[in-house]
Amino acid sequence: MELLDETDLKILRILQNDAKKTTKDIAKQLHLTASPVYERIRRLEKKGYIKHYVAILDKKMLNRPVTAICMVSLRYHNEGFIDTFEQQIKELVEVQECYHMAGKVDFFLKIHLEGLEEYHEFVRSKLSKIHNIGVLESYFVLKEVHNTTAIDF
Amino acid sequence: MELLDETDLKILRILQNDAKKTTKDIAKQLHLTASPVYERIRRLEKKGYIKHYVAILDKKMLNRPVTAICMVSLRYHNEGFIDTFEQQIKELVEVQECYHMAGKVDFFLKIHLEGLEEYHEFVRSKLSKIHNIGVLESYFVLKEVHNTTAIDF
DNA sequence: CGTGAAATGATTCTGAT
DNA sequence: ATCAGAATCATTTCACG
Repeated sequence: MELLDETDLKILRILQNDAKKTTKDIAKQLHLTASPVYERIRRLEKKGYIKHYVAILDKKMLNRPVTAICMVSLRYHNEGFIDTFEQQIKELVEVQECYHMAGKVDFFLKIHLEGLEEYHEFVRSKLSKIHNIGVLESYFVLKEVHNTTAIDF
Repeated sequence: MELLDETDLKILRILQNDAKKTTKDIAKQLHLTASPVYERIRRLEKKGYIKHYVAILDKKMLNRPVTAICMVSLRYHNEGFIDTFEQQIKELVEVQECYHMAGKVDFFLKIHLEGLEEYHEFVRSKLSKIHNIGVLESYFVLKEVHNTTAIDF
C-alpha cells in the first residue's frame, strides 16, 4: 500500500501552497512533461489525498475582522447530547471550525464576526439557545501570527 | 469606497468553496458571459479580496492524524519578548496556526503531527527550547466536527 | 512510467454596445 | 459594465518507447 512516491509528495506540496500553478509549470519544476503530472494529480484527487480546491479570502476586507475562540464544556456527556450539540453547531454559519476535544474542555470553536457587538449577539441569541452548555470561555485574536492551510510532510 | 456589488460577492462565495469552477460555469450560474466574470475575478485578486488559491489535503492520508491545540502563556510580556516568541514559532513547521490572544492565555497554536509520541518530542525538543514560556496547556482533537476555510458574508 | 503531439476546452483580449 | 468572437494557452487523450 505504498501509493505515493517522492514526485507525488512534491506535487502535493506545490498544490497546497498554490493551486493555480499549471501542470506545465509543475512539470518543469520536476523535470517532467505535463502528461504524467496531470495523471498523478488526477490520481491524487481520486484517491482522496486532495480533498478540494479553494480560494482563500481576506476576512478583514469582507468585514469579518474579529476572530473569536470559544471553549465549551457540556453539562451532560451522553452520546445523544454530544450528537445534538454537534448538529446545532454545524448550523451556525459564523462557526468556521469546531472540534471535539480531549482535555479540560469538550469543544473548541473558531468564529468569524463583524465586531464585538456581533459576538455578544451571537452568544446571546445563538449559542445560548443550545442547551447543555455548561462552561463557555471566550478568547479573541489580537494578531494572526501564522495561519496556513498547508501541512508539513 | 463601495467596491463590491452583489455579483462580486457571489463570485467570492463560489470560489471560496470551489476554486476549480471555471469562469464559464460561474458565468452561467450568474447569467453572464465569461468575460465580465473573468475581469471581476482579476479585480478581486488584484484588490486583495482573494489572497490565494490552495489545495486542501487529507491530513490522515498524509500521516498527520493528530491535531493538537496548545495554549501558551508567556512569563514576560515586553514587546521584544513577544516578537521573539512569534519569530521562533513561525520556524516550527508543525505549527499550522498561531494567534496572539486576548484572554486568559497569550498564544494559541494548532499543530499537526504523526502521533502522540511526536507531540511529546515536539514539546520536549522544540517548544521547550523557546524560553519565556510560562504555562503550556495541551488539548487534542478527538473529532473534527466542522472545518472549513470559507467564511460567511 | 515516461514522452510528444493532437484534440478539446478554458482563458484572455479586442472591438462594439 | 457587458457581450460575442478570435487568439492564446492549458488540459486531456492517445499512440508509442
